[in-house]
Amino acid sequence: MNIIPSLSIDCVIFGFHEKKLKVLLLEYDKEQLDAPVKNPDAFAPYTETEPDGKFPYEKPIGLPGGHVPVDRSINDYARDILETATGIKDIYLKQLGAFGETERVSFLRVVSVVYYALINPEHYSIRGSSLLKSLEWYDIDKVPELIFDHNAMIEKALKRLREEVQIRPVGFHLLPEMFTLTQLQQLYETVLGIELDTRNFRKKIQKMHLVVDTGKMQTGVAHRAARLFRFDKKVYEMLAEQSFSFRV
Amino acid sequence: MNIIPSLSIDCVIFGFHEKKLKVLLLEYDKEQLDAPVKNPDAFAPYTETEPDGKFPYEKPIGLPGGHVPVDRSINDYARDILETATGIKDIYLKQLGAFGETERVSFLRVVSVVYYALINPEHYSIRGSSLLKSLEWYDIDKVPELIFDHNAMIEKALKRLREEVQIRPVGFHLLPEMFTLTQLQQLYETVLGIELDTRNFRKKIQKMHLVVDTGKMQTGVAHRAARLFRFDKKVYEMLAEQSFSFRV
DNA sequence: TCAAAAGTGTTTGAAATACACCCATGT
DNA sequence: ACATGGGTGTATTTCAAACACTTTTGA
Repeated sequence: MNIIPSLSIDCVIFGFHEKKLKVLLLEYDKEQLDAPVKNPDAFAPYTETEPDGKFPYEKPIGLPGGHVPVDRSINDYARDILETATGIKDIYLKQLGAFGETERVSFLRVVSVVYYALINPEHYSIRGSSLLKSLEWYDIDKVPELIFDHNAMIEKALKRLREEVQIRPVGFHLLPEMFTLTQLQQLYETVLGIELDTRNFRKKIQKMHLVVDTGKMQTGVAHRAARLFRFDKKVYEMLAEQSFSFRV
Repeated sequence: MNIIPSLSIDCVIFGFHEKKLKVLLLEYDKEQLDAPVKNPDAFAPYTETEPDGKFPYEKPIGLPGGHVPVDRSINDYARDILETATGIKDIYLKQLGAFGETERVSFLRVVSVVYYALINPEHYSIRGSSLLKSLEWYDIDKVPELIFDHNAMIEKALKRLREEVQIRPVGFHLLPEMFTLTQLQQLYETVLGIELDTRNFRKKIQKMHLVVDTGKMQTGVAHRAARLFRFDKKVYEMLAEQSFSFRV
């Protein structure tokens, strides 16, 4: 199976844990660089090398990504990468855009189509498939210098997430199945970088009919247990399509 | 100069004229299909052919586009296409996203990065550079069947424009230098497909300080002449960066 | 009993909506 | 003089913002 040499996919995978927005990064190593040659059907991280065969980074950390096989659509392949990196399916995934500066990869002309994904912290401890051992969550504001233009990709994805979260109720994808209203509020506070008034926030959320009380309560916390909510899939799907104002 | 065979650019160019949203389309013809071979530095419309060298459409109408030269960034090349198609510079241009279904072009695997542009109807009658004779404005709701997945591209661009227009004050790019408030209102009514109350619309617009009275008046109209406004570049630039709510 | 977070209502000001008539211009 | 769109204000309702104390739980 062949890949398209001038086209790659990268995925910005967001998570939310302990009031922090996180991004999943991969430390590439020399063995992995040969992977697509040995196992062309497998997930293929960046494989371009300098003419002398060396990878031009000391400690190459970057977004999970790979070159697009000729027989995979870019959307499908982005999902493949995501599944390989996280080991889970049914992830919220959206295209961010194409990055195509001529020198973005120093030794090869390659355009990268970037996706961003929102994942649920129930899967926080996943470590990806066996192919990818060195996956790690990084605080969004502690991302190190990455390969190529991956820092710019994350910045743009974050900017988009901030916009998206105000237009569509996508924030829920970053929360577990059942969550407290405080968690939801903290999510918005973190993503938007603002503080919200608890009472006003709750009023607004309740009025949207987007969350329903599960009847269950938090357990094992050293303070009053909070109600657990889940979001209403039907209302969500209605609201998710038609862009709507989600000003919190 | 070489092109990247698996990567093309297409531009959805929007215009606004007589209360109608328009899109600029190109009828490709057999001679143009050879153009990049004869003149590789020139604007290169679609050049893929079936194995027998024929183009698989009877009357191939589509978006202006071309294959990316290896030494041009995708953003720069989108701008090249736009300038070739319209003959004007300084156009509002934004990336929409990449289209990458495996079969989107039946005879070749090619991923297209799509841009959308908003142009000012003062340039409405431009007919592009001499290379492109058969450019034509189409009503957005009278677009014929186009080559490849270009209809889907236009649909997606329109959806994005509708969102954009509510978040950023981009609508102004579709108006001439000086415009009446009625024109501005009609623009929003057309793009969003809704009716707006004149008095409320004017109140809201004025309060944004985005338009300033030029002191000039309409002439030659068979009714009371309207004031002409232009939009305030400084305020515009402030508002354009930070996404803001532009609910009209 | 203390610490830590959950949970809850009311008041005030701002913005959104609904709505109808006179004005200026060209034909 | 008439047809066509330009231009304006007020009253009502809805939404956003500000703000403080009591409750529950585990340690």
